[in-house]
Amino acid sequence: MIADELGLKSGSLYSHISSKDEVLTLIVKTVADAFFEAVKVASETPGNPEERLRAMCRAHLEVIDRHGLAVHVYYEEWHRLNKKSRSEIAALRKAYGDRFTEVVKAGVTDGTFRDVDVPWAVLVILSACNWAVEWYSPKGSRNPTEIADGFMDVIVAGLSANGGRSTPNRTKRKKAKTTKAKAKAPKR
Amino acid sequence: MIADELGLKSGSLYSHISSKDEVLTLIVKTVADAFFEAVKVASETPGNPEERLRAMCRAHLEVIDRHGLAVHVYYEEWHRLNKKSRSEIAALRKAYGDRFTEVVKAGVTDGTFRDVDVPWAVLVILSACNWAVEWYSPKGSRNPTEIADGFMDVIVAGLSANGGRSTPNRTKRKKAKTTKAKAKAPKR
DNA sequence: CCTACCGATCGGTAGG
DNA sequence: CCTACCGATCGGTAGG
Repeated sequence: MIADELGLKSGSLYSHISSKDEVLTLIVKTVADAFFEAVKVASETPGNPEERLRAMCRAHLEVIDRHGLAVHVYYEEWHRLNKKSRSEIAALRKAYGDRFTEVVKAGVTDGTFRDVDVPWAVLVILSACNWAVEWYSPKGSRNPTEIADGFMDVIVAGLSANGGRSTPNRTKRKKAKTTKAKAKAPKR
Repeated sequence: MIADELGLKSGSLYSHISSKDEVLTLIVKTVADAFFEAVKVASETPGNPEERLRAMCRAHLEVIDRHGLAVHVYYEEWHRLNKKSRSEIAALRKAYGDRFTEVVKAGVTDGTFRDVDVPWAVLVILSACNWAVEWYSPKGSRNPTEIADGFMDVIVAGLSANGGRSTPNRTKRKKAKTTKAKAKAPKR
């Protein structure tokens, strides 16, 4: 397919690349870098934690918007890379999540956010951002900014009519938590 | 691989199946049905909308827990089915989302939830549930109930320390929304 | 359920 | 960058 698109015979590709694997690795690393850099920049913009989270979410969606098919390759194929490349990607993904964790923590510290469970909050935000790859299209009716705000409006304010503090069944449920309760947060 | 696992020669598989595609279709449809049925049952359990949402989220995670590899096949391959099968799956996915929409709407109506933007709220919940397939393991430290509650604790209460009502930058941002503002909600 | 085989495609190479 | 080729694998079939 690539050769066709370039107007070459398939064998001729190998005067430009050394293996198919090399190309896959390049695509995945490029996208992983793009995600990390975009979110890093966004996390350093001025503003309160909520505004910074919105900017990070928007940055994530802009990468999806701009990198098109390569983003799908990233999500579907990264776990098929060789061990060394895979651990490089894993490190980037961790650093990526850490940026979100820092900002949520900053919000809890400065009182913008309530005393939320930070790992779960980060996971919910990242899930919304990551899942977008499954349905987002540049031709869709909403741009990255609108989507980021749609997500964050829900996540910041929550569903509850009373701010989520003192829901009747809340304490009851908490007591039922015994097994595996002190669980560590998942990476993504 | 399948033949090896069964102790057969690969050609012998074709006395049991008619094509590879048939098997793929069967796997995808089985999982799609499992998701729909599990969430349907959960959505019909007694309780207030918040409790029902928790039950639906838990049901989703239990399907991921029990169907293992088949769930990954479902997520990665469903869009490669033929047109007819694909539209069957699309219908199930829509019905699946509609269940969540109904329950969130019920919560807004009965006053449990604030006047949240329902499509965005549903998308955030479904994103968390769906993305779980990327990191969940039955060997992990948290079971489906704990995960569902982890998600829902965040989404119900939100991040904001003041319930998300009257954040200073909120009205400012709303005014900036002009292009594509009356967008329809994405399916997933 | 096996043996034996099919055409197609895959990633890749030699030699020009 | 092409021609011409490699061995391996794929989904699948005939005939027993």
